[in-house]
Amino acid sequence: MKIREEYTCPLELAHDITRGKWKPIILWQLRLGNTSLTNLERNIQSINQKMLIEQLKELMEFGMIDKRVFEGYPLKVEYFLTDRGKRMIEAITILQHIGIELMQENGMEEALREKGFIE
Amino acid sequence: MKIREEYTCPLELAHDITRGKWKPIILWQLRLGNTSLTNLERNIQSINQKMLIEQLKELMEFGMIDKRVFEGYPLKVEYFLTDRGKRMIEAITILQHIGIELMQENGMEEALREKGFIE
DNA sequence: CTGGATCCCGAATGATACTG
DNA sequence: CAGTATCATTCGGGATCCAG
Repeated sequence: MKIREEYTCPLELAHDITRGKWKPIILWQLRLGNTSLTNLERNIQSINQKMLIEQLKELMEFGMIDKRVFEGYPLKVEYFLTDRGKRMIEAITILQHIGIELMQENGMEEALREKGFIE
Repeated sequence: MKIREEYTCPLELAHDITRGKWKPIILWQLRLGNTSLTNLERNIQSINQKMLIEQLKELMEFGMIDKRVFEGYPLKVEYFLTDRGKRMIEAITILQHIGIELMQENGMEEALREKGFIE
């Protein structure tokens, strides 16, 4: 993840941090509470474990999420949003609305209906 | 700008559209009202005209901004936010707050003060 | 064996420099 | 100031490793 050195506004720093292909959807999946790697992998279309771990690590570096590692067997790790991550969710919620609107405009209502985003 | 075909949520579509290095800051600069290309170029650190035009075109394709071309001399073009772009600004405002917070945590208050973001 | 994590590498994409 | 070449970064596949 590349962070620029020259910037006009702090928003660019926040943007650099959340700019990857998978970061917003990962945060979004975490909005409902703690969850495991496997769970995330199941719930995010087309992602693979490697990508997931990479992105989670980067999100952790900037305090958007955190993880809890449980001792003993079976091995268990849970990821969850920090307060900052929760504030990020507010921004992502707006993206969600805009995305739905864009899809409706482009005749993709069918896809939206299938996944239960409308109706 | 690459738009994925497989997605879990509409938010990913909105994210794909605003993911470029320059898009959020361009929208942000437009938040205060109509402005010209030259003005944008002046107000955004390290951007060049080519990038700017490219990004503006893409933002226009997805209805985030629009432009108005004035007839006659001198030649004049103004860019401005659409309603969708204005909703996007709400998300970017959250990024701005998070960015300021991140910079404060990392001892970059000086930079913030210089540009008038704090104090 | 299972779940989590790392490494390497080629391909795709994005950003900037160059050039006429 | 548009088109193209170049350089940098991100993404994805697959092998591999570690610990219980």
